[in-house]
Amino acid sequence: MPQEDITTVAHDERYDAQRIESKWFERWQQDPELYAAERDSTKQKYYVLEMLPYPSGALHMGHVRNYSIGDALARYMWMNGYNVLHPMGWDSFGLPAENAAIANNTPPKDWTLRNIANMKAQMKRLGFAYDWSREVTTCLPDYYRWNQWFFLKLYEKGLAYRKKSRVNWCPKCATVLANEQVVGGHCWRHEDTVVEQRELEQWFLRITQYADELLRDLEKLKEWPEKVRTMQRNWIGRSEGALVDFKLDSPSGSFGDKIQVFTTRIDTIYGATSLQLAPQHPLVVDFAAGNPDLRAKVDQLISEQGKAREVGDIGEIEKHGVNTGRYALNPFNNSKVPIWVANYILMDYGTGAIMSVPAHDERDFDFAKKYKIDIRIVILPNSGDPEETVTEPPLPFTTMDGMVVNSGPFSGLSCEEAVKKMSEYAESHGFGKATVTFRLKDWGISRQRYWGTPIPMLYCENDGIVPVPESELPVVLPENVDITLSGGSPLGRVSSFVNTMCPKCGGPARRETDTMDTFVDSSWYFYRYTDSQNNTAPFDSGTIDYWFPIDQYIGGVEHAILHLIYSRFWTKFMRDMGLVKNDEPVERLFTQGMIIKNGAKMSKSLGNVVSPDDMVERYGADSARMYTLFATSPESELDWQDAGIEGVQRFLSRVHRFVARNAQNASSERPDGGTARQIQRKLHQTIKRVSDDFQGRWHFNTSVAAIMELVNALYATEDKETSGSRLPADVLRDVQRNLVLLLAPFAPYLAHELWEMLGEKQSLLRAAWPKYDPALAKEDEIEIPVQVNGKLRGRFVVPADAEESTVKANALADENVKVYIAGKQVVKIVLVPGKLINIVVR
RNA sequence: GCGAAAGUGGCGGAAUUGGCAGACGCACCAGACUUAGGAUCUGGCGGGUAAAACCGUGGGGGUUCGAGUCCCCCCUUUCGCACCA
Repeated sequence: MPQEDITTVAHDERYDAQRIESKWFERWQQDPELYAAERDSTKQKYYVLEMLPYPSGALHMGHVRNYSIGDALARYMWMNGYNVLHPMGWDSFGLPAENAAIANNTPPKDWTLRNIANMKAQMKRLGFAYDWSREVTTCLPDYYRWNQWFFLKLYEKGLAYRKKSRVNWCPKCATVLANEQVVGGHCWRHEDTVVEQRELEQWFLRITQYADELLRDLEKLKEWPEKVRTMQRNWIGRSEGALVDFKLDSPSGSFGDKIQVFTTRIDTIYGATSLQLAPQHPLVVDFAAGNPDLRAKVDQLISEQGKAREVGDIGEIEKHGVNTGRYALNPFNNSKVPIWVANYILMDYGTGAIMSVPAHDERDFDFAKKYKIDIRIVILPNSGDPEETVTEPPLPFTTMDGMVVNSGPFSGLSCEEAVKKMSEYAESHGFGKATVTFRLKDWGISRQRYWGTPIPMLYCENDGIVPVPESELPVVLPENVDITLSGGSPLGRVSSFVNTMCPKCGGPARRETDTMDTFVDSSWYFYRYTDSQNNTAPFDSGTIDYWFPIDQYIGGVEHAILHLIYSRFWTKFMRDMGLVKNDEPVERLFTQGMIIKNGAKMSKSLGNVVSPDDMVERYGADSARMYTLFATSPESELDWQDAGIEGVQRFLSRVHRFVARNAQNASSERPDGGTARQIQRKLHQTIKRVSDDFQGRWHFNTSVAAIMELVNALYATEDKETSGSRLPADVLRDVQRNLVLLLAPFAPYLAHELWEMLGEKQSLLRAAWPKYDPALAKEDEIEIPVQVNGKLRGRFVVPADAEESTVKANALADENVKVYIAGKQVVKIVLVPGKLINIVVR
């Protein structure tokens, strides 16, 4: 039957992604080494890392995009002869496993390991070349025992401590959240849930000890996105100022006789006409103790603050306050100022108390106007001319570029001088000092949850808090635990876990039942990859010296603060322990854009979720991967369009067809030298464009576009009758080979298939990246456009190596022109390749 | 409100240093091959015109022989921060 003939012929040329991909998938399964190029520590190293996923059940397109970038880079670096480390793992502790456990009555461990198995299979199917021998799974004891080990070291160094404090509590998660996990007053996981404040005993890590260095070293991270550095800078929130004590008019019971305020503008202190306290301030609690009316008003302020957090994005709430009827003394001039409580004062910044200077602070100004509090001007604009001195500046006048007035002995100083002198004065008189405060708070890591690393601490009646001895690690998370989302940590109900013996006195002791924040796991996992089987240490320090810092880290910008600040802290702490030498974990950071569809985030409720499995099944892994790189540049948001991935698939099938058609019939019927030269030029221009993108801008969309142009040019060499290329055999062979190499980082399955089809014997993974030859890329002739008075009037076509020419362009014949270059009249024109010649008529 | 990034055809996006705006792809149109085409190949495709001219990179100014690109003002969008004293 003729139909059979057609299909037989078509079979070779038709791009059957499923057939090709399953063939190579099977081969790679059988030889895992094919996933990872040979390791050779004499070569220069390159550590490319993608953020490890939470095993939620299945990959989403964001993962595919992230890993497609990393995998392309890893393959490119391999082909360029580097010793590449490209690992993958699982951030596998966390609340969703507990929720799933409750919903499906499955132990969190089973659920998690099943998800890992599924997602790992998806990754393999997508053809990502990870070195699976280094896989890290954070929920397994051989990993989390080192969390515990680090915790003990932190505790030894005084960097882990326990204190009772007001903490953020998410009622949905039924656990504490770190400050970093509260977004606009809401839980980072539950955008609709308002975070509550609770008093709890918690374990904290003293990240603030590194606040200064974390800030300072941001300067070193030149290869990080500026956006991320700014976010971290703001988050750390360093501000220089002074602490000043105001004496209370009468000592207040438990609180003492003075109140400390923090200010960045001590130079304005003579203008302080009230003190403002946060509603939660202990002195307010004191004042309100015998004053139910005040208590009620203060409670009202607290609730207003809560609402402000709830509203979140609406902005500042209206300022309210209440006068306590008490007074304090300004230590500089002994003036008596009323003490107020105000809803715009935050307890968790500075001292929770401020001096209010209405004339020179916008917020204080608003407040003072509302409550008719005195406004006292102590700074004037610094005109430099005493005659022109303004005595009534527009209020509030907040600039630092001014002169201090009405301020006793400090009058006449510039603001800057006054800040310095007044701080010194306060310090020498014992009522204040210059200081630095940070917005960054210590990292609360206790979680009242089951599925996390047990905190290796014990509570003994005799010895108090006792660390679990190192030799007894890991403290293994018990299985078969009854999980509920209320009533405290599920571990607290496992008596065989809780009850133990004190290693100091041998008496009964209780284990800590809280587990660690999962951000602990991800703070150092990338070190573990270098030595993932080590069971005597978290890793070998010598191996770290070779691999670190990470050359390229790739992930979502949503981790700009949390994960990336904790990781930096962890590295600095390990450095101070002598475990690592690097100050920073990551040399270059890349944050890829989100994937959206129809203008919205993909979500089940919107029904616009694109599933990687579905895409692989319909178009193949190569098409799915390549589309995520081609649709837009990696840092931009990507609006998913199925028509776009179809286009990529069409392109891959064009590549396949061209190579399949021309792989065998190497002897061309009509060799054509000129076409060959053009194709070689195009090839080498393409090699340059793709290589440049890898080394610089990472605009893989333009890399792919360049390869498409090359393929279009190859199609133009085909004979219309026979569909065979008219290129000479050697050129055809060379260009096909290089085309496959260029394709390898983006579409590895097809590249392997075609590589084999071309009869190449060496593994594609070990093949060298095409070498760019500028001589071959160079144009023989160049066009130089000529412009007259800003209008394009003609062009010269000259040999590429020409240096001089004369004006002959026909378009210019009838112009009565003088010729200028760079503003000078010239007779002869010097040609600069790529530059336009300008002719000005004067 | 503060800070940052961005604004280019019907759409996603190119234009790395100021030098032919719209590469590449999608969609669309036409042709070829076909019993057929949701396959493939070839061509077209910013507006405008019979063809030119001319007009076009959010708006308005400016610098320059020349501006999507540099400078100033404004508008819009997105992101981050948001009473941090």
